[in-house]
Amino acid sequence: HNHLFMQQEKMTRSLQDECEEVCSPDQDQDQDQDQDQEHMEEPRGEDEEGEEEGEEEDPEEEEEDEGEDGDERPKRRGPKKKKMTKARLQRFKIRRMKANARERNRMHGLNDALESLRKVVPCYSKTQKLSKIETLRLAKNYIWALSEILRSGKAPDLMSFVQALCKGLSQPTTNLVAGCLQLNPRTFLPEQGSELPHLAPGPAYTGAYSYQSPGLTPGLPSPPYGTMEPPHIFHQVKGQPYGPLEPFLDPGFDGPLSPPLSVNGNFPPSFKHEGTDYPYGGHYGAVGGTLYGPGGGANTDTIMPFDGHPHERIMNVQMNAIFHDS
DNA sequence: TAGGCCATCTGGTCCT
DNA sequence: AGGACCAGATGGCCTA
Repeated sequence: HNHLFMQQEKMTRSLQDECEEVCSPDQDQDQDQDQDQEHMEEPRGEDEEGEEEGEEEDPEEEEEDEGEDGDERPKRRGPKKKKMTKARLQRFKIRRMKANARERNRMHGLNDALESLRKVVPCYSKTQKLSKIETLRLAKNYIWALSEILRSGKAPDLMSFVQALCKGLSQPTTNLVAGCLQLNPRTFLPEQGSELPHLAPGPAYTGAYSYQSPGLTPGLPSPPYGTMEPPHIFHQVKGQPYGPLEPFLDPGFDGPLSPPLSVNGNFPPSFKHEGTDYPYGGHYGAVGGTLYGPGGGANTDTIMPFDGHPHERIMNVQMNAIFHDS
């Protein structure tokens, strides 16, 4: 990509140089002479150029513009089409290339931002990057899950938390998230078409597979899906019914695994939970490496903790605090 | 080979 | 007027 980029930059530069030659004052006169020599159609929308350079209108077009000769032909609407001289064509190309370069930069910026988002959502793998759409979905789920925690002030059990994170995500992404969180997805996601998981009491739960905004589900309260309006962010007061994530906040449910969860899925070494010694060292690998589905899935060895940024470590601490303080 | 994902180009529209 | 933003089109790469 770098090579390609360099090539494009080079082309842009050389074309710009060419243009400077073409557009120099004395060249402009040549350009008017060119007009009769070589006519090309200017791409649409390129109608206003040339006027300031004193180029004359194409007589044919003037005729068309007037249209007062009783001709039944409907007057053509929209910008007049101008003929392209060589110089115009060159300038058009330059403009196009400049616009392309800007657009490329813009997209690179967007991708950079997406990459930083990838690093702060709950799982990050250098080798198995989340797609753009999955990154956005996971981020949305993550924000909502965290806001639920803040709203309720209670720590969720791990399984339901993961369920919430995986809502609407593809199978590979679910694998990745599960890998990060040291869970086999089979333990918290139902088979397609099967019953909802036993840990999901209450009518509000909508299941974990099909991507559906619970806010649009009839009879359900509106969790913060869909919009970012304040009522969605702070949408409920204590004592009122919970949304679809109610099971994840259900204090009665004691999931089989509830180690202190950190944002990046890094558990402290030798964490003890209910007498169980979890082998959470600095690296993953507790669940056999491969998750979800027969013969396939994410290799948890490839999943990297994101420990590079200070704010992530702070988040880590905060999340650990949340899961400890229950 | 089909489908998913991605980068890039392009023209249109809106904004400053 | 020029730049930002957007969506459609296209082609490449990868994987099941």
